[in-house]
Amino acid sequence: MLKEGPYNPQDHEEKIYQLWEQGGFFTPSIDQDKKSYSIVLPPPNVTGTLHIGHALMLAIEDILIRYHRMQGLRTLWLPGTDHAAIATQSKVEKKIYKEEGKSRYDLGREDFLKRVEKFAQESHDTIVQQTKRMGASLDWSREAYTLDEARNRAVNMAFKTMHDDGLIYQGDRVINWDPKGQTTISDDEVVHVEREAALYTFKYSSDFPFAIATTRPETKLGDTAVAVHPNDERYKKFIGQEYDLEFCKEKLHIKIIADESVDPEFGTGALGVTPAHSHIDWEIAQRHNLSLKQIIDEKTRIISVNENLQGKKVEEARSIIVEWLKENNLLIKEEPIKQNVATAERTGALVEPLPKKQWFVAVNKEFVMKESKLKNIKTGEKVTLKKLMRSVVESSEIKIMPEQFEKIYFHWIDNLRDWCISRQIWYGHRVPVYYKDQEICVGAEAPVGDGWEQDPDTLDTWFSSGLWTFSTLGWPINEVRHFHESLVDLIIKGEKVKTYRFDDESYCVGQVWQLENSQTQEKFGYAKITKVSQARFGDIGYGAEGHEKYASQEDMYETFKRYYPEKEITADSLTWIYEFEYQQKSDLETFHPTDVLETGYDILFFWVARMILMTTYLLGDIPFKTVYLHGLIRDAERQKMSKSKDNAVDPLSVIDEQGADALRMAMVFGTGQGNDVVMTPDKIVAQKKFANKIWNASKFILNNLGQEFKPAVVNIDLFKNSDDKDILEKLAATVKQTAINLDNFMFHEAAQDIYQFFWHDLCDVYLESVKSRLYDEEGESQENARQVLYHVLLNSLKLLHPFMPFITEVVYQELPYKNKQSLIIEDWPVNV
RNA sequence: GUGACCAUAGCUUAGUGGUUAGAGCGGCGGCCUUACAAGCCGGAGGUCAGGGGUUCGAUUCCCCUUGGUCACACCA
Repeated sequence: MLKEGPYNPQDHEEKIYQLWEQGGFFTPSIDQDKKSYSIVLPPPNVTGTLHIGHALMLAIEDILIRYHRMQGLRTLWLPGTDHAAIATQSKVEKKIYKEEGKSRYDLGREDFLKRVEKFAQESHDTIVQQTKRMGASLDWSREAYTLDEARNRAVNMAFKTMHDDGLIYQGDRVINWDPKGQTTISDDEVVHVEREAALYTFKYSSDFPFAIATTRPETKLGDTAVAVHPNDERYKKFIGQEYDLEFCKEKLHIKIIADESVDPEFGTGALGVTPAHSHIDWEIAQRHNLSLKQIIDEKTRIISVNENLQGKKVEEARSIIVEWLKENNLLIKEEPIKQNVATAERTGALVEPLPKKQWFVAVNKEFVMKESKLKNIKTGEKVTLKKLMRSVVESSEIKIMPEQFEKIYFHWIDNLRDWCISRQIWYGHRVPVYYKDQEICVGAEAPVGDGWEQDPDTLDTWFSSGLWTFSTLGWPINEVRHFHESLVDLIIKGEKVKTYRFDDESYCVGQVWQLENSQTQEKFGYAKITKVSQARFGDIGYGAEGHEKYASQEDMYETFKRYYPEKEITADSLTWIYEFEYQQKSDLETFHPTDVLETGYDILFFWVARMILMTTYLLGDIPFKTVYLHGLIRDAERQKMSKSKDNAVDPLSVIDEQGADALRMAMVFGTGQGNDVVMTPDKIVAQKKFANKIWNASKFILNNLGQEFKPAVVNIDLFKNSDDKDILEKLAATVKQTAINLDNFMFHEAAQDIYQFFWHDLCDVYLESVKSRLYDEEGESQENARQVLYHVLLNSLKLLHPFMPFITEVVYQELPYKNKQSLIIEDWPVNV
């Protein structure tokens, strides 16, 4: 019986989620005959809590997942979280500084990382709880983290493979330096901000023939040339000349060069070239073989022989130099100018271009494609990463929606430069490179022998995110022989890498082994590590409870000491026991390529493009078939919702007050494909009312079915009454249209159709017209009305379930005859 | 600078080469009718930004103008 009174989501949502979880409905069946459907969740950053944007993502993806699950596909929605390297680190740095006044250097690498990990773990737990509140039907048994052991193996394998192919190289170049974060950042992490600046026109010295213009006089200490346009009549006669002069006590050697990139119209038409502190100047310097002189350090302090300048911050140095120019009558003009300055996306600091040795991914370098499943790329063909990225979208192997983003994607690829992947931060995947004297070794594990030191840098967070669709599905898969013996050879790509013993702690959850019969050499399946949960000391068995993912060695050791204080043991005497799950096909084979990648358009380049790069290169395959990009959430004034603007709607408080169903429905209702989503309180209230409508109508129908009601097959031809016929026709049309809309990502259309059908066609018209037959009549007319009501209600619940999973499930559980244990696994209606 | 997108009711918007352009919220009038006042019934409200073109027919396709949003590139 449905309770009297209005629908109260809080009475039901938690229980219903438990019902689904305990039923195991989120984990796809192992029925190999069924087609699969998979989505990997864009992993939220472990920087705190879920925001409204995540809620939108969860709503859309859960709609897709529930729809396809009800269609009977092997449906996997794989959850995870992102370590978000620089974002998480800087968050924790700020917190520690605020609370304890300490920097990460005060704590040291190891202690600091422990603090970050603790914070990340807490964020993770919060995020998982919040995700569940949204009703997200994610397969938690496959949960992953971008920085866990399994993902680390994938990262190292990817790095090594790319390095072996010459696609990852160490380069000495001018990079984007974030002085606040004290790290390099990639071009994509640079945000240009417009601001007022002063353009100074001046001469280096009185014996230099002409003036140059700059907004940054302090960098002129590092000038090694002056560039002019080759056709500029004013300067033609100076080209090729060299000058030795003194600028602010700094000795400069300036060569006059001609370069096409100089705009004769700007400033004086002469550009002071500072190769060490400007990307463009660095490129000019490369073309003209100019020397490089670094005059700014990592703390943005000046390096100079001039004592007045040495160690000064750049801004201070600038005013000192401007003063000096004035005093020496060298300053010709100072004018205000609008300038776009580069800032770091995460920290907001002004980016300082600096020369540095870093690791790069070469996007224009040719290599031989090893194994291609791609349409327009053949195995053995010479390609570049750029070409791969372009090819799969051009061939429509990957479809980007809305379509306009394909153009934006191509535009980005065309302007793409080599990707700087090393970072000087501590939280992240350590660059898998080891140094010893002059030797360098690239590999997943430290080379044998003493004295090797690992590169202190970590990798760009997007490097690991780029592997997400397949690193979560067990890649790389290890081949293994003699699996039943305790010694196993690990063979990767036909090469014996290592012999493992079962007590080797290198195993981790998620690792997949290919199984082979040692006699027949027949490959018969896969074993996936599902648990590293037990340890044994010598002959004493010990099972740890509650360590579902990992049991750390320290945990085991501590617990053991508590239980067996009399034993003399060390942490090293632990034996690890692993649990495996047997699979005929690996997850990778079953679920990859994934079907849809759904995310915000703001990370098209950061993430989507990188996933395409990594997957086409490493697997020779696409990561997903369709990219569906959703918009930003805006408030009633169309302002972007963000914490800093303080206009953000907290999804959790909405769920508390109005229910998850109302929130989900409000996000898709009235929002065109890929458009920004306007969230206003009244929109959510409207959907809360709709949930209540469903509640009341269901109550009415269920209360009027009568004691002996048994659902019969409902066929429209069996009904003579025009009301019956009419509602059944409308239902059939809605069923048909909903499938079309959902197949085409038209969530708003689908939602509105069902809303219209349920509220206005069913409740306002049919329910009202049928009342007299239910109350006053008997026999066929009444029975028909009951059959139609039940039929329409059941199918409406099914149609509504992807959008409003909780209330529909609550009602379904009250139906007198259930086809399935739960609505979540009901058959999607076809031809009703 | 290069490019993309948008403009529909008071607000938020959906949709379409073809009858009368839909919806939610708001507003107006009337209803406590045994599922629901978080409801029901009934009105009102639109030159589909402006102009031109293609067409038998344009809100829809093309061009221009205006206004807005965004991406990329940048001036040293």
